[in-house]
Amino acid sequence: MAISSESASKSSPAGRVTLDDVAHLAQVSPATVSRCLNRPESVNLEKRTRVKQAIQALGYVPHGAARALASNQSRMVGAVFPAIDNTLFGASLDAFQRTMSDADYTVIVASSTYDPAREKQHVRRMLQSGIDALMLVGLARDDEIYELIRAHGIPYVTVWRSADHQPHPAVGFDNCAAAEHLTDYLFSLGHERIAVFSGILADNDRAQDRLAGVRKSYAKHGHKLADQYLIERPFGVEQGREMLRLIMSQDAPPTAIFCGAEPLAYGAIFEAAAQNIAVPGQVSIAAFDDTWLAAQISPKLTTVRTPNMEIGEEAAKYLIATLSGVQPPLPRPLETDLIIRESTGRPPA
Amino acid sequence: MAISSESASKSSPAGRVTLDDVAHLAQVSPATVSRCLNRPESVNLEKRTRVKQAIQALGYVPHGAARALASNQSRMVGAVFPAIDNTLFGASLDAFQRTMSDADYTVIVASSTYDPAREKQHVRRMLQSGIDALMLVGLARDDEIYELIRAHGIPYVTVWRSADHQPHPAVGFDNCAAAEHLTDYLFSLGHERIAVFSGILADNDRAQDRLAGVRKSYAKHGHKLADQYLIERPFGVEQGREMLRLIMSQDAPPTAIFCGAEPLAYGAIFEAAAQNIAVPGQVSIAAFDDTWLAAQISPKLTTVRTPNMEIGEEAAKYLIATLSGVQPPLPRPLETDLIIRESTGRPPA
DNA sequence: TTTTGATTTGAAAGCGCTTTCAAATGATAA
DNA sequence: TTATCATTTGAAAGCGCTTTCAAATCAAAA
Repeated sequence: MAISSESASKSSPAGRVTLDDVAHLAQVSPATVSRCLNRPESVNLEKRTRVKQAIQALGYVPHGAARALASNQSRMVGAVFPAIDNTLFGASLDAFQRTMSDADYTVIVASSTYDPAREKQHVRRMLQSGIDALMLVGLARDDEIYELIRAHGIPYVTVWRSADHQPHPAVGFDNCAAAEHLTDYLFSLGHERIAVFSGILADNDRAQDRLAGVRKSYAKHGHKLADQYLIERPFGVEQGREMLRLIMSQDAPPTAIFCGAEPLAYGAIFEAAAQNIAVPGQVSIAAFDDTWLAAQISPKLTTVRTPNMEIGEEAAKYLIATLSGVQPPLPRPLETDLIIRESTGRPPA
Repeated sequence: MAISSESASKSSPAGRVTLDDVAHLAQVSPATVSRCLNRPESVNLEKRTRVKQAIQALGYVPHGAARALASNQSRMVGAVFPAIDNTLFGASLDAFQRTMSDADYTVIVASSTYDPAREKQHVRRMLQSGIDALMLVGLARDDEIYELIRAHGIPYVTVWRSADHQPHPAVGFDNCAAAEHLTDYLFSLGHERIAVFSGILADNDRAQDRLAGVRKSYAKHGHKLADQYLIERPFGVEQGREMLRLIMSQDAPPTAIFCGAEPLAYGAIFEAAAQNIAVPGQVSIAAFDDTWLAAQISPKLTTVRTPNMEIGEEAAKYLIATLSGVQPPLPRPLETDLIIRESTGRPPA
């Protein structure tokens, strides 16, 4: 029969400090406190300061779930990336998060590991969590996901791929054109046997776009990408090394390699060094992304600079604008730059 | 005077599908539907299936905020990292997120950019969002933050640093011992002039620990770290390059360099190559983290492997266990490994 | 058959806020 | 001074769920 001190007096309850407590202390109604939180300018200055002080004094922290329930918005936004453990998406996520944070939004993040099923699952969970908006990488996915999102009536944006005639708002760049441009450059150097190191193409529209760009350039120059010049592996340095071994041991090895992502190129360069294959003397190597390593490695990597941070930031801005009632113009495709460094040159004679 | 179709009939409301709708369709009470969601085994099989079908049929998605409000738990956890755009923390975040996701938790993430004020702000916001648990990097921070967290009564865990006699649960490793060990190794090679490239020490207890470890080793060998051998810069490759330039142009340049983080080491190695300084011939370089590049770069980097993914995973597991009522043992310090590669050797004669 | 205890169920009371609505107040014009 | 309108305020009704509590049901024991 221990005596519990549970039943605290009404005037100073033991548990959480509520908005009502603040109202009490400040001698105003709960409604007024709420207004101070949401539209301070609509409250008389004197009361506003009283409330502010009461909040300070009590160390009041608003209850997010209660606010979300009552107001039907959570100030949380979701972002699902294929991966978050690399510089590429990391930079984007970082910018996205920072921009959102500055606008007083909190971000929920998840990585799909390039698996559509996981992505759908994450979207589901985020929707349940009550996110106000959502960011997704790429456009190609089950329509069911888009319907789910629409059913919840929240704005969303896809990134990393621009979409001229697409049904979905997109912040990104033209992967196909950029890839075509890079391949054109390789052709202009005199290469005709250009191999492609690609990430897994299934469920990755960015990778597909890039491959399409290469093909377009090939066609333009009256050639065709030979099957044995296309290798597909998960993104990774080791995979890049393996691909180089594979491709260079062919009967007619390529004189240039187009890498769909930078880790593949690093692997290729490292492996080339290990095998004493001169880059670009014997084989040129070019890639996508312009990560910090590109300009440091030897030979310095020729690569397409993609606007990773800008994507995160612009996507966030677009969502924020939409959420605040402005209907922002669909973001224009972002710029990419072909940065020519040392890893590409004329084909061997 | 347009006729609005707003006032929908009760039986099929226009808006959101609620638990009550499901209850109606399944011919049970809302309470039963709720039980199906939370403790299905407590509901008669027949009704349970009826409810399940109704949920399917209506495409019902529970309202997270409402659940959170009523049940006082949100199934969301927070994680604040100093940065999320690099492989190091990225790997940790990824593992954390995956583990949490498997336990049906959603993760809110933010990066403090090594700024205590931002960190506090993020913690505040997350607490408001109603997180059930929190992960923080390192132990050293304003007590106010810890009090805030305690006031909310949620479990938390600090990471990246083990804490024997610390007042806070920690998942990490002994930075000091690992650094001491690495420095010992350098001494054992015959080095006596060992410089330290450190990240900014203020507000970074991991960096401080590592420096302490170096000092300990110095002392043990009867020497003392000279002031001009300690350089402090933000983490980054460019900074590493700059530091190398600085340190090697001194009157008595060091014969070995201890880098508190890998980007610094990469910068040093790249710059050494640019300046024709032999590594390890003229100067040995060693670092912390064992990121994917360490084994690829030339010379291959001698480095301390830190358990980045394990940290994320273990931290998540600890939190999950705590949340489910189990009081898990405080995690033991994780292991680090000194991985000796090519960038270290005997000092020049 | 009745009794007992365990299991399953529903009614109803919130969780902590926002927001509508009408009342009160203040400022301005008549 | 009174009438008019804009501004500030508070009372109260939810938001969509969980959870307590007591009633109903069921199975087993008497």
